Formats: sequence, structure tokens, C-alpha cells
Amino acid sequence: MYEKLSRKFYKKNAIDLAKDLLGKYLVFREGNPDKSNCKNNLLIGKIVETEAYMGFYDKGAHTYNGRRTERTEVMYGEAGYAYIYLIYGMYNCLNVVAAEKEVGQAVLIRALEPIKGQDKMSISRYNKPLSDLNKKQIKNLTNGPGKLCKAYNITRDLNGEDLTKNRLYICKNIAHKEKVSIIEAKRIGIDYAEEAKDFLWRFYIKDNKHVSVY
DNA sequence: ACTACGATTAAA
DNA sequence: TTAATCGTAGTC
Repeated sequence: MYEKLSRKFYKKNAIDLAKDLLGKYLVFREGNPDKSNCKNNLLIGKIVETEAYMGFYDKGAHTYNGRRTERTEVMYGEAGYAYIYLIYGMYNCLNVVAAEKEVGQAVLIRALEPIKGQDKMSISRYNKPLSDLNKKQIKNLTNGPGKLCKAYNITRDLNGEDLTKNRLYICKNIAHKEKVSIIEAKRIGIDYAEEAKDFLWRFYIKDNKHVSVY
């Protein structure tokens, strides 16, 4: 019932991709993807919140004004690859590269609703089994860009990972097609971005309880 | 080489 | 409201 998104799906501007990714499923296989027992290592979360970073004219984007460095190189590459960077010296953020090559757009994955592997996520986040977590900790498993990377054990050594391959990828549910109501809001944490800080380029599923800050 | 700071989080 | 924590990017 889950079907992996194709390269073509990602080849659109970051705003459209950010909206289209809502309600899709982020899947990560820990360990060796080729092993037959890999179902035990599967982490799945529904994407409930995203932000679009639109490249050249977007003062909030790492690629603003054509800025091109070793770090941002992946953003200028082909769509459907993971751009992962370290923020505030201690948290990783996962992005999906959008649009055509050389455009420099990406979508930040801001929050997930845990679907499968919550026990593993709990260990990664709190170094404690799920049964030992309090209500707040359960709510906070994956409701932020740094939190979901911690829960999935996603770090920068997965930077540049091809999301059409078998380790980290995104699926749609073809058995159960869900209509998502999308709320548009200002992006978070880019107060320095002048006029761009007010653009409504943050998107989340209406009424979903796993969205990050309101 | 030196420095300022960030697409965040958790705790006070 | 604030500290934590270090790679990145810009400057010298």
C-alpha cells in the first residue's frame, strides 16, 4: 500500500513540493537495507509540517543571492536528494531538494506524526524505552526539525542521500488516499530574513497534534 | 587565522 | 527567557 515517490515528484518548485509532501510518509531503514529482516528496522512517520526555501530571492534560504558553498552544494543538485545540515552546533535538519538542478530550492521537514518504530525513536531521543516516557515526551518525539532527526538518527553523514533509493525515502499511501487540509503560516526561526520572514511558506496539516510550535 | 552566529531545543 | 555548542561563512 506504500509506494515510493519517484524522481519526477520532487521536480517542482519548493512551495508546491512543501504542500505535496504533507500527508506523505518518511521512511528510514536502519542497518543494511539489503537484509531480509529489515522490516524490524523500519521507521515511519507521516509528514505533517514543512517549510519552503526558495533559493536566489529568498533571504531565509541558505542559497540566497546565489550563495554557493561546500555545504549548500546539494541544494543545487538534482531534486529528490537529502540536504542535511547542522544547526546551532547540535541539531540536524532534514531537507528535500526541489526543482531543477542549479536552482537551489529545498523543503525543510519540520514535523512528523510517528507511525511505526516509536520504540526505536524513544531510545534515540531519550535513551529510554517508550513505556518509560511521560505524556510530554511522547508528544515531543518528532514534532520539530531537530527532534525528528534525533528520533530517526539522521545525521549529516546522510547528506546527499538519494531519496529514490532504499535507505531514506518518502512514500504515499495508495490504498488510503487522504485529503489533507493545509494551513499556511510564517516560517519559524528566520527573524533576520527581512521581508522574507513574513512570507507564508510554512505549511502544516490543519488540526494535526504533531505540528511543532503554533 | 579570527569571529559572529544560526531553517533549534530543553530547561528555568 | 536563556544557555548549550560547533560548523559554516564571511572577513582580515
